[in-house]
Amino acid sequence: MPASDTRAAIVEAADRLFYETGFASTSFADIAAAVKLSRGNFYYHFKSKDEILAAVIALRLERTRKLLAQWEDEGDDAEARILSFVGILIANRTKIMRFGCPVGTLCNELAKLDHAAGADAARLFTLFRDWLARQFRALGHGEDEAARLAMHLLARSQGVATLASSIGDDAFIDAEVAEMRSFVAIHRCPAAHA
Amino acid sequence: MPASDTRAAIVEAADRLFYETGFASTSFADIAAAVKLSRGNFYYHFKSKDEILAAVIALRLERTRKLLAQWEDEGDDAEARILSFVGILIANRTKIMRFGCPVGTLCNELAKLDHAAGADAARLFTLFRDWLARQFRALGHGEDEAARLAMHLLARSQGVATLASSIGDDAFIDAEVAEMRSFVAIHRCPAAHA
DNA sequence: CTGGAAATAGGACAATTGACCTAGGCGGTT
DNA sequence: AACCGCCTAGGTCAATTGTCCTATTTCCAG
Repeated sequence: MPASDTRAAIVEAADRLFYETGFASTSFADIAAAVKLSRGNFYYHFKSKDEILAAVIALRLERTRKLLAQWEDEGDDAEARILSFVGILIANRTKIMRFGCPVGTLCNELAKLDHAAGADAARLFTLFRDWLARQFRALGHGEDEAARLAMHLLARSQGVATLASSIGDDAFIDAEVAEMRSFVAIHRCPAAHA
Repeated sequence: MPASDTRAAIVEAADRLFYETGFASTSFADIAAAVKLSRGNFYYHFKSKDEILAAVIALRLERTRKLLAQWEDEGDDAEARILSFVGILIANRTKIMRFGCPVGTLCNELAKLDHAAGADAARLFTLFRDWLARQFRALGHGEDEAARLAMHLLARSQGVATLASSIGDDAFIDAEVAEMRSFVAIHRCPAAHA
């Protein structure tokens, strides 16, 4: 197997394990077992655990960018695009109820570890924030208001993910998503709200 | 020093360390150093790390109950009491911006570790939820609606805490708290919203 | 005082951690 | 066939983990 494939497989496995069991609690041995490689072999591809973390964050950033670009293409209008974002909670509900939001939980963990990569992980958030702000501006909102609405929607989805994984309640997610959708509908036209 | 005092000091230090550096990343040695006790001495008071965790959760549950009872006494009416809850985000803003919400981050971590105490930690959430629901009922809302509003407010405060610790932004917290306050005002009277 | 329980200190223990090295195998080029 | 560079396996290393034991000290009751 060419090195690039092995490397990709390692990052893929680390990505999943970091999400499902946390960064600190995932050991070299765990990732090695998941990829069915010897532990020592890791040193050839990654010199340290932090290097794997950086690769995982880079992967997530790249995928997030692609996802947002895809929504940009698919969505008929800005409102539909924003609803694509809200829809993640439904599409990923099973994993979210078990492990929370991949972005939020990673940022939380790195913040507590005082890890240098915490700032990079937070860029995952700002990616969503900036994208959402762009959509709200497309709906006619001013720059400041669009930024506020973006942060607000981001915060609400984070709250839903956290509570869903703590108090597992299916109906709760549905209810919150419904409210977020009507929130988007209300803010479709800037004139509609004071 | 009587055992009860030492025990309390240990739980106190563990409570702080679990919050600031996470449960998994906090070692026996860390807690021992914080309380200035020998590592070995711990075994006299706590037979395992899980036992310390259980004690920390019990302490937090007790303190939360007391806090809610206090708000119940102080608050002139149900609306003022709910606003006391919203005010935590302002009162604890410094720590929240660094370490997130103590409840949310602990629940997240325990969920990923698949730790048995996860259910106990989640009771911290249900404590707030049930209390908030009671307040909304006092405002005249029906049982289901009050429960929904409680979960909604809880989720929003969680979202604010997560984003605040990831993307440190002072103005964001203020803006979200202001919106939550007006949310409470709007729901003061059940007739006010459809 | 003094005896004994309560409390503490300091270390030992196996297991696991991240980090690191070296010997070898595989595949293609010459 | 001989070679060489990319890739891999397995093992070593010190440090740290949670757990556990045994001396020693502290303190109060008699």
